[in-house]
Order: sequence, then structure tokens, then C-alpha cells
Amino acid sequence: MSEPVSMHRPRTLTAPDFDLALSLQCGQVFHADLKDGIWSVVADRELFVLGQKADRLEIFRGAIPNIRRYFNLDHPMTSVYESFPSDAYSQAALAGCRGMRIIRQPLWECLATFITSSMKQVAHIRQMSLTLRSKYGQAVEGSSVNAYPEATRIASLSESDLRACGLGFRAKSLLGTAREISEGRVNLESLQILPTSELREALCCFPGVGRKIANCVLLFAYGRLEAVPVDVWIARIATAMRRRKASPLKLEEFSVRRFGPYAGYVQQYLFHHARTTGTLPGQ
DNA sequence: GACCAGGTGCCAG
DNA sequence: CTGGCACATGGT
Repeated sequence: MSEPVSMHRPRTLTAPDFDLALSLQCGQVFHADLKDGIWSVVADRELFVLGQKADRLEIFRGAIPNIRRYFNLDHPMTSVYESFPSDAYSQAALAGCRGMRIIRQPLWECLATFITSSMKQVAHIRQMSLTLRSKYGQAVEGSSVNAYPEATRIASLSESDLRACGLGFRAKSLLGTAREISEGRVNLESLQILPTSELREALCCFPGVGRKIANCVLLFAYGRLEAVPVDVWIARIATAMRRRKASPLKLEEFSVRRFGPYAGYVQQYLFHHARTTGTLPGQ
């Protein structure tokens, strides 16, 4: 056995307005692993092993350009924060979550993971992700967590194989989407050039992908920072802000108007703040 | 056991 | 357009 990678002297990177732990724990990715204060997270087939002390990011493993890209370290956080709404609740979310970044996830693993997310709690999504990875994903050197299984790998499985990973009724959707991609009917990379509304439409063509999950993929993988996924929490928050009920689409339109050019960022801060504090606007 | 979870698809009115 | 319902699973 060789010594743990964290024993080696890390490279360092200055990362202001960045909170590594918060970014990995706020419900964007579900497979990150914390051990002795050091985070491990796999993106595609690369392992990042990272620690943080104040503004200094310690890199034990992983290529720096890929880490910068994955954690979107170039996002203009000053402008993002200036764009936050001025109401007390949004400002409390900002104060409580400062440093949280929208991560740029690989397209397929983001799409697939969020297909499995519907009507599941964060802890369950993590379980399914880890099971799929360990059973069907490729090993990544030095990592206890495997890569997410390729679309072609998932497409080679049966629905009952996927149900055995705890997917329930989502198995059919994940399988159907994996097949469309492995057959080459859609190329996720080549959709990048589409404007957001057309990209959303294209994503909604996959089985199991509706507006909410499409918006998650737009925000967490395609970097469309204006996209607002309306889940049960955002619905509660937006409803409380508007003081009346409305359809998810209306609440999304309200959020995009109210939250501004970085609405997806605001949404993520509100989501995490509500979930961890259990409070809603006006309470 | 009831209740709920980062919803979607389909159906009726 | 809207509301209602089925769809699996696991944790409080």
C-alpha cells in the first residue's frame, strides 16, 4: 500500500469567493466523498482530490485547468452577488451560502443523474449514483468512486438491472435516454450551440426529462446561469414571495424576472438556504 | 403506517 | 391552459 495522496505536498490555487465543501454539498453533485477534511470528486474519468484553507485551494490530485473549469472559478462572483434581490430572505441566503459555486458538470452524468432524481431525496440520489457507478462505471485510478457509466453501457443493460440499483420507475426513463444517445440520435455536446430555449426543448425530448430536470441540466452542465429549476422547495419559496399559488411555469417566470441575470445562482442559494434552515420567506 | 422527496407523462375537462 | 393521478423507493 502506498501512502495516502493527501500526504504529498499539494499544489495551491487562490480561490476567492469559493467554498469547496458548500459547492459539493448543496445538491448539485451527489457522489463527492469527504475523508479527513479532504474532498474527492470524480468528473468524467478524472479524480480531483482537494482541500481548502481560507482562500487557498489545495490540490492533491487533478489538472488545474480542469479544476478551474469544473468549479467555474472564473465566474464573476462580485457581479453575481450584486445582482441578488435586496429582500431579507435572498440576502440571508447569500450571507449563509457565500462561496457556493454552480459547478460545470459533464453533460451526460448530469443529465443521467437528474433523470434519477425525480421524487427522491438528496440522500437517495446519492445512493443511486454510487450504486450505478460501482456496478457499471469504469474504475478511476486512486478513487473509491467509479466514473459514471457511459450512455452506451447503460443502454446495454435491462430495465430490471437498473431497478436493482434502486431507480424504481425512473429505470425506464434512464434506459430510454441512454439508448437515444448511444444510438447517436442526439449528441449532447453538439447541442451546446443552441440558445437556451431551444436547448431546453431538445432536452425535454428525452424520456423522463421535463422542464425542471432540463433546467437543472441547463444550469449545472451547460452553464446557462439564467435557468431556474422549480422543484418543491423553489415552488414554496416563490409562492411565499408572491403570496399566492401558481403553476410551476408561472413560478419559474416569476423567478427569472425577480432574480435577475444570474437567476440560476440565486435559485441555488435559496434552495440550499431553505433546505438547511427549514425557513421560508416571511417567517 | 402515514407522509414526503431537486417530477414526468398522460388524461380529462 | 389547469387539475388529478400513477409511478417505486427509502427515510423519518
